[in-house]
Amino acid sequence: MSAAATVADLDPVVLGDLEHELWLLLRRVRRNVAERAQAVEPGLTALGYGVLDQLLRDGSGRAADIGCTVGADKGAMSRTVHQLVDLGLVERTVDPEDARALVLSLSEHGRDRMREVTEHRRARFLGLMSGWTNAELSDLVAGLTRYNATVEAAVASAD
Amino acid sequence: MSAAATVADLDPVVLGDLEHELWLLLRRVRRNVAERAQAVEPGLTALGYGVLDQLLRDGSGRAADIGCTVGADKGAMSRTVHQLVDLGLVERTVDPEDARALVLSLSEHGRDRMREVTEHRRARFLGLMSGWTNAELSDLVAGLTRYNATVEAAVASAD
DNA sequence: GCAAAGAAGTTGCGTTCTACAACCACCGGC
DNA sequence: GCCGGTGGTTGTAGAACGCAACTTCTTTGC
Repeated sequence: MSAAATVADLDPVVLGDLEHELWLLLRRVRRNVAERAQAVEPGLTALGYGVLDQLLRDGSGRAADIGCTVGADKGAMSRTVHQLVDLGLVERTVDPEDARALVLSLSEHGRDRMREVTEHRRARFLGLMSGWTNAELSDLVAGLTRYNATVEAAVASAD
Repeated sequence: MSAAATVADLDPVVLGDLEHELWLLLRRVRRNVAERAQAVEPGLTALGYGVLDQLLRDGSGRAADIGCTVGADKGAMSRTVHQLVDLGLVERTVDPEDARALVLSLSEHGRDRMREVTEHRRARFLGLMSGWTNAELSDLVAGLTRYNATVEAAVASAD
C-alpha cells in the first residue's frame, strides 16, 4: 500500500551521511568563497560575493528580497550594499514605486569583474572535475537545487 | 577524439548553478548546524558538533587527524576538545605510541546525546522530504560524497 | 647518545562576521 | 491625519576563526 519507495522507510545511515557531507562541504567551501570574493575585489565580503552572484542571475532586485533569499540579516545587508557601492560594483537606485526600498543592479565594472572571476574559476574547475561527465554533474546540480527548494518551501510554510 | 562526454565541454551555466546552489546551501545549513549543536548541549560550537559526528563514525581518532579532515585550525581544535571534555561528551586519552598526541572517543553520555538528537532530526527530516524517493536521496548523497572527495583529492595533491 | 628539525597541543591576540536592538523614513488602511 | 508594518541605517556585543609564539615530545642524522 506504500506509494512506491518514498523516504518513509529511509535508511538512517543515508540521512546521517547527507548531514555529514553537507557539514564537511560547509567547512571546505567557506575558505573557497572567501578567496573568490577577494579575487573579485580585495576586501569584498563573502556575503558581498553572494549578492553579486544573485544580481548576475536576476539582473536587478530589491535589497530586502536579496537579503531574504540569501538568508542575511538586515544590518549585514545594509553594510554589504554600502561596501559594494563604494567599490563601484553595484548601482543603487530608489524604487520609484516605494521610496523606502532600494533597487540594486550590477554596474558595468561589477559585471566585468564577475565575468573575469567566473572565467578563471571555470578553467580551474575543468581540471578539477576531469573525472566527471556532464550528466553526472548536471544530476548533482539538479539534486542540490531541488534540495534547496524543498528546504526553503518547508521554512516558508513554517512562518 | 574526445573521451565521450566529459566536463571538458561543460556548459558554463551548470558551473555557475553549482556554485550558486552550494553557496545558498551553506548559508542555510549554517544556522541548522548551530541549532543541532545547541540541541546536543547548550553552548556547543558548530565545530564541536562536527567533531562529535566524526567520532560517532570512526569510533575514535587522534585530534590532529580529526582537525585535518574537518579543516579546522590547531587552536580551534584545542579549544573545542576542551569544551567537549568539560561537557562530558568525549574522553581524552594520551596516545600510548606518541605522548604528544591525544586520542579522542565518545563518552557514554556523548553517544546518548548524539543518538537522541539524530533520532529527533530524523523525524523532522522524514516530514520534510516526503516528496522524495529513497533512490533520489541516495543519488544526491552519493554525488555530494564524490564531490567532496574530488575537491579533497585536488587539495591534497596541491600540497 | 646528542643535537637539530619537526609535529602535537596550548595560549593569546586581532580580525571578521553575525545577531540583536534601537532608531528614522516611508507605505498602507481606517 | 493617525497607526501598524516594512525597508533601511547605525551601534554594540558576542562568537568563531586564523595566525603566531611557545612548550613538550618524537624522529632524523651524525
